[in-house]
Amino acid sequence: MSGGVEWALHCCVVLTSVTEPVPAARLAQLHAVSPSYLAKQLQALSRAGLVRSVQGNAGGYVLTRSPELITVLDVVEAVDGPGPAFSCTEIRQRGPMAAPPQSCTVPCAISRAMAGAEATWRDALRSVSVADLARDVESDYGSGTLAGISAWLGTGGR
Amino acid sequence: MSGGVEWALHCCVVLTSVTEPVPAARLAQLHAVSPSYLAKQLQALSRAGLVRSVQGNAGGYVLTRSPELITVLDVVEAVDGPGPAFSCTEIRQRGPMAAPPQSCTVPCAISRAMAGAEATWRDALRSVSVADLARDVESDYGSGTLAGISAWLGTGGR
DNA sequence: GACAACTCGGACATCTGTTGTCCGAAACAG
DNA sequence: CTGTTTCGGACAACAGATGTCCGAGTTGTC
Repeated sequence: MSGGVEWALHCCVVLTSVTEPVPAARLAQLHAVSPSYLAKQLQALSRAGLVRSVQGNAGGYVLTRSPELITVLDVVEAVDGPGPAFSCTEIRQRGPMAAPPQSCTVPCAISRAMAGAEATWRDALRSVSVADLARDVESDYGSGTLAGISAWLGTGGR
Repeated sequence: MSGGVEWALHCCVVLTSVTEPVPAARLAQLHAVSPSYLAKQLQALSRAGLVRSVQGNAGGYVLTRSPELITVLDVVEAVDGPGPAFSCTEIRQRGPMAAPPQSCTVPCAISRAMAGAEATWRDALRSVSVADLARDVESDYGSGTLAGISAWLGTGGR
């Protein structure tokens, strides 16, 4: 699992509380991470259509839709790629005791088990929205936390 | 996700049907994969205590316990490592707006969401045993499939 | 009891994917 | 129109996975 997923999720939560575009460099400052690498993750979010990038003098990133409509799975797939983590090599069709192709109309039992597990994983991530995360943050660190971060981002909290 | 997991699972299913030790080289022949690399995966299974290795002239690998008691999760953790795929970097405690340590007694919301999803994934893998996989194989390719493979392994099916 | 053959086990290269960095293209504000 | 600020994709460095090899140990045989 790519470590950039964590950064992207934190950025999405932060972007919940702002209405003005926020540059990638500012987000990197806030989290004390590499600005160049964070930019790459934000590009992935932009490509996936989760955030909208505006260029120019007062540019930056903004969420494209309501945080309620952005799931954690969306972010994970945008950054880590949509493909399943487990890929079946179909080794049942190889070797001296290979299964005949006409018997391989459905995925093999091992592939089914792994795919089923990944499906539950995806369902769990799909059931949590970025808005839920933001709500939990407020609950964990006190109401007004995100408002404070938003203020820091807007003003020159350098 | 390591691709060797697939190999290890296939080997465990095959080992279901044998009582004599099977060398790694023979298993590699059966699946038409690299013998040296498969040996590494089997070593991991041995280290985890899922299979027992016997050396010497008629040596090889055997399951240490009934296939009913070996879950898919056991194999995945043995080969891929037990650690969670997502590791929280605690970036909430970094940067100018860092959360105070006394507020960080519990994992952050993002970490909780990811951990919960992984927990469901693990539960799904834990609910499937190697015996279940063997049963599915018999159901998919006809009863007696594993017996045929066992015979090929035992006799010099070269 | 000694020998020989066969097996596993860990140490050694190679290679793809992630991590990290940089500069050019585009766009907004003045 | 120009300068500044921003994103976007192309370019290296590193790590883990992939693949390979030979030595230590054990078993069966003579």
